[in-house]
Amino acid sequence: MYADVIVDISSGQLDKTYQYSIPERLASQAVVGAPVHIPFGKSWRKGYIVGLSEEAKIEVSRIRSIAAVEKEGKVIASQMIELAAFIRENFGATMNDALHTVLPVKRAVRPVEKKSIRLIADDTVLDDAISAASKRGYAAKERLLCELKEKKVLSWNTATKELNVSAATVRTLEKGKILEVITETGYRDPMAGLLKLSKGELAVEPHVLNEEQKAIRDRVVSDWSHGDYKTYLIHGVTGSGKTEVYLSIIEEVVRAGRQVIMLIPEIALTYQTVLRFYRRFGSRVSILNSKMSQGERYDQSLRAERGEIDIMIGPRSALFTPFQNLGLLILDEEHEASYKSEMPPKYHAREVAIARAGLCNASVLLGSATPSVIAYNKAAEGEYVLFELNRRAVTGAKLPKVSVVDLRQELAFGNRSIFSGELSEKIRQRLAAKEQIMLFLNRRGYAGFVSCRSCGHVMKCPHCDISMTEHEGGLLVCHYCGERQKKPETCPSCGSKYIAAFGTGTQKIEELVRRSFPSARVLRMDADTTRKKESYEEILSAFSRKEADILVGTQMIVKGHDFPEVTLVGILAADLSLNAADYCAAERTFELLAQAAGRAGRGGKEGEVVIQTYQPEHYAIKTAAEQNYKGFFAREIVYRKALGYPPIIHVMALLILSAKDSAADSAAALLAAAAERFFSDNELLDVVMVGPVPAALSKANDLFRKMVYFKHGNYNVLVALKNFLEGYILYSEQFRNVNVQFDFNPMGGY
DNA sequence: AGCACGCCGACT
DNA sequence: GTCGGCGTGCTC
Repeated sequence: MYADVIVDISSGQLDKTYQYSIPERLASQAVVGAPVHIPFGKSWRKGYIVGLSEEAKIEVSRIRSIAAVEKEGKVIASQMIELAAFIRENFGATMNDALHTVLPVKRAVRPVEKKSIRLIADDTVLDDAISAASKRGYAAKERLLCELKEKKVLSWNTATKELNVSAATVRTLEKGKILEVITETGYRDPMAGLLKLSKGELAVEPHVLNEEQKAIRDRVVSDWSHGDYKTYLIHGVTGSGKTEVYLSIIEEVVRAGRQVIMLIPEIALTYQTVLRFYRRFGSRVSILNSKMSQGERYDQSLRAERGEIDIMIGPRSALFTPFQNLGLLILDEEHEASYKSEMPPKYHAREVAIARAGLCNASVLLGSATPSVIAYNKAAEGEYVLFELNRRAVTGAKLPKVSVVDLRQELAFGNRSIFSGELSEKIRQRLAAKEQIMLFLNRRGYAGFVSCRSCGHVMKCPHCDISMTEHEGGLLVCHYCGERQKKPETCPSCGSKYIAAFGTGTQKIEELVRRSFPSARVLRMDADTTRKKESYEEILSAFSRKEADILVGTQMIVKGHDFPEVTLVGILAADLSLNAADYCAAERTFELLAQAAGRAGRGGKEGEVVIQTYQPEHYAIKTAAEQNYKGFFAREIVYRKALGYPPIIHVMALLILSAKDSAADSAAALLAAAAERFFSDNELLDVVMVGPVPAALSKANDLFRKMVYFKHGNYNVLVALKNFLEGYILYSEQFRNVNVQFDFNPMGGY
């Protein structure tokens, strides 16, 4: 018997299987998915068994044998290996990278130990010991014994920290058979931190579905229980109660003994969301997120594998939770860009979720108030089942009233401030009425770029071809690589002292709000104020407890949060995202505006939204103001069709990275030429190639970036081209110091 | 000649 | 990823 092994080295040249013989003693452990220890060349390596075969593919004498099956490593379920192969094929990566993506955690971590001390001696022995200790002046011993007499059991921490007793003292008493030390291994519990905030909030809320919601649940559950596993898209206006629908469907799936993965954008994984699930499903729910330690993550996947939990909530990576009997996958806020991986393999969680569902007979539920154009188009074409939720779930809650302010006119009237007359007036009204306000600006930092008014020099990051953003205290920050420097007093190029920042960021808005509305209590939420593990929670819960009147923030404040007291949402500059140079700009703008607007009036009180823009006539802004998704989709799909963009035409982007500009250029040119040859050899004359061109961000982290784009209506043609180019890169010598990454249907610009 | 260094290729 | 082989070029 031979094992096909992928060596754990992420290099294109090693992206193939190697055959190893399986020694008799390892026959039972050497299963598909097992991590193995193997001799490779002159060194020892880790690898994964991805297949087994009877016959040798090379000379038998050259085959070496597996030294050991790694005890600590986890066997990757063979389904997960299939999923890795799917990712490798459809999104472009080495098999090793794909395996690392589906792997639950990299390595086993020592389980947490909870030590406690228990009294075992009876009262007479104990009293003797206490008086003996007291007589000899053993203060620590006496403290511990007295405490034990009262409590019988103490946690290790109270004993050693609070009572200040050393481990040596405890050990003597243990030897004297007065007490025993108990060691329990437990799990790290990521819910504990969140839930201790929630005293008294665990009351079960009534969950009644309205007619629209019930119809969806009944259809999905009925299909599901008949073994008809499909993909569904729920398009529900903001506040229409999609989560309640998910919960009711999850209940049925869990009742049938199967498990559920619920994906959410990282940003929406809040205490509120978790609490809602916890109320319904108790400790059978767990969460994963990027701020958890490796140990916490390992424990959660272990619990999932052992069937100790039914529901896993988390961002993209939770997709790979090793449930044994997965029955349902949910992608909430399906349109979110965070479902697309930014690192190779640049996979989309929607497609991988559907692939995983196919492997284990599960249904997929996609939900959004503003579905991605790709998903909505698939639903319109019948590939997904489409549901619509048109009403807000809270009785009396209506969609907000939206007004669009033309900033060009404000300027004409001499208002040069960031707040239009209408917005200032409404802020004042809401403050007077003691209601809450959210102000949204899609740019963090204090100001925008910094440039010299005399020579035009722009302060750029030394590692990236991007202008630096001014932050508080005259600090310049590169939002790409995080480089920081002090803002210069004079222009480094011409020496002029007229160097200043243009534009406005959230930090400056916060300052301006405080100045214009001195009575208001203001909170700010952006990447700069949410660095710490718990800071999202702190800001959001402070706001929901009404400890502030105004929340200023970047896009992270508009995503999925539910603040019933917010009655005014101000979008300060709707154009910022509209002018990005990629085909998703209008879609992203619509999304942001519609989602931001959706934050207003979620409780009983009516909400209002003010959108400030320089392009009030743009269809993305107009339809967002009307909360008219279908109107937007109808316009956008025409544009995509006319210009040949997804979902009508598929795009494969090649990102070529190198420390040397010339090496990147020549590699890009070679790839373009190779692709042309591939087209003519295969009579594929309808593939459109754009480039090579320098990327919009032409240098980042000291690497030069070039792009080549390919467009075709058939995804598989692009996959075939990818496979060809992967082979070409491998065999051509010009790619030694060049990194080539594939990205199918990219969601943003480069 | 002897050695340091860098590039290349092989690894089952 | 890592090691050894081999060619280049510098030094004694």
